[in-house]
Amino acid sequence: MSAVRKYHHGDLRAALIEASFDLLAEAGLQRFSVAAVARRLGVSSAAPYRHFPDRDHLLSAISATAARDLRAAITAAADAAGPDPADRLAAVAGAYVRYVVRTGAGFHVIYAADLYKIPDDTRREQTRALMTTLLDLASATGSPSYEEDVLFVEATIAVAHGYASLFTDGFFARNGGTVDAIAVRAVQAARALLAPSPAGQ
Amino acid sequence: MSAVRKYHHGDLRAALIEASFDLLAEAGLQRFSVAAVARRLGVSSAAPYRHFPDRDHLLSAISATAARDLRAAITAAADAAGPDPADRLAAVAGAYVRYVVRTGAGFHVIYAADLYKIPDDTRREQTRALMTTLLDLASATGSPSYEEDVLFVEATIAVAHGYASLFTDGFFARNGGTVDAIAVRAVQAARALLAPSPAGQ
DNA sequence: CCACCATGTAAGAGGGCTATCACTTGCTAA
DNA sequence: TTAGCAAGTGATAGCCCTCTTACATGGTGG
Repeated sequence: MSAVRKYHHGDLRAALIEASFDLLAEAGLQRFSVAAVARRLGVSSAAPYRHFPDRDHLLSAISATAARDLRAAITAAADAAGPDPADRLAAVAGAYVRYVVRTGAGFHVIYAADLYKIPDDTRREQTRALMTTLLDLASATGSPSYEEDVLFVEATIAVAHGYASLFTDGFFARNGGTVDAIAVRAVQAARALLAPSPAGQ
Repeated sequence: MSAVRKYHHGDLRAALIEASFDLLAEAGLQRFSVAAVARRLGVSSAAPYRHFPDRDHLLSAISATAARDLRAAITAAADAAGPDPADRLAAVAGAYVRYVVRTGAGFHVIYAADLYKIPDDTRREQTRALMTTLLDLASATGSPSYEEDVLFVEATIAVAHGYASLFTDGFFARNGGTVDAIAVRAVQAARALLAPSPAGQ
């Protein structure tokens, strides 16, 4: 029952997913490999295949976990942002930036094109729940239609993903930008997006 | 002198860069490889190494070309946008989205972290010129300081890069979003960013 | 108690990529 | 005309990756 076992790991499946986030945060999706995750855990490179039939199924599980955790982070950030619906939606951008910088698993991982082929009910459920949460936050701003909600969500995620990508690419490294500073800027930008005509309504 | 030569290619160096953009647009930086570019041109996998000492030097040349072309596209878009400085800066987002979707070479390629190691005066000059152009467009909006210009540029690029990334990741595929539609949304979002308090000034 | 089975390992096939090396081709300058 | 050089080629070493196969281990239910 100890956390570290000799031969039988205990819960290698969960450990693989967790280690995958570390690898993604450090090396990015570009250098992600099943072998590297196994190496990081000190198990053989064949071990992961006892839990996932192939690389894409591991990525699918990572996507599901990321969608669940990101959704939790977003919900928490929105609640911490106060009652104003626009503030709550803008807070999503901050939560997104922090989550992506910490885990390396943004929308490019969660909604990776290759995953559509893979039937994984857990992932589909989690990604759908994430999107529903986002749309609910958008809807609360009093937008006139579902289509408008979608546009709000897209814009918020776009600005957040842009800031997160530029950060992980080292674009702000020279200017001494910290994660927190970038997250704040992302929130401010998202907030500005949601106030196109503050004089009107 | 014909465009297609048998043994000696004519200008393989330029052809490699051009083919690299096609590959980047189709497969992304993730699946980019020197071997694949050579294959695409029908030359041996050793041929590129006659023109670039290694993979990173090819990527550096790609970065330089992308910076030059993106800068041209941005300048043209700004000029087409009319006299309003905010409109001109917002137009950058549209040009960026279109360029990245067409070539696959956005800021993640132009300012890729690994390239800092490589001394390539052409690239450094082109990337600096690109940044200067962006900062000039930001400065023209009447922002109070250089630091503010930087923030405007970052925000504009972030939203554009976010939209472009989501598009190339296939995120809009389901909603039937075309490049043009996404580019327009990116411009609208960027424009909204630049009008935080239209009542004030 | 012990047989079974989930879960690990070692070894390796098969494939792609980077980069090098010796060799070949053919343009060009003297 | 021809020597020399720039720019190709084929072959290959070396690396890492994905995934498979046969075998090892040890927890657990009967």
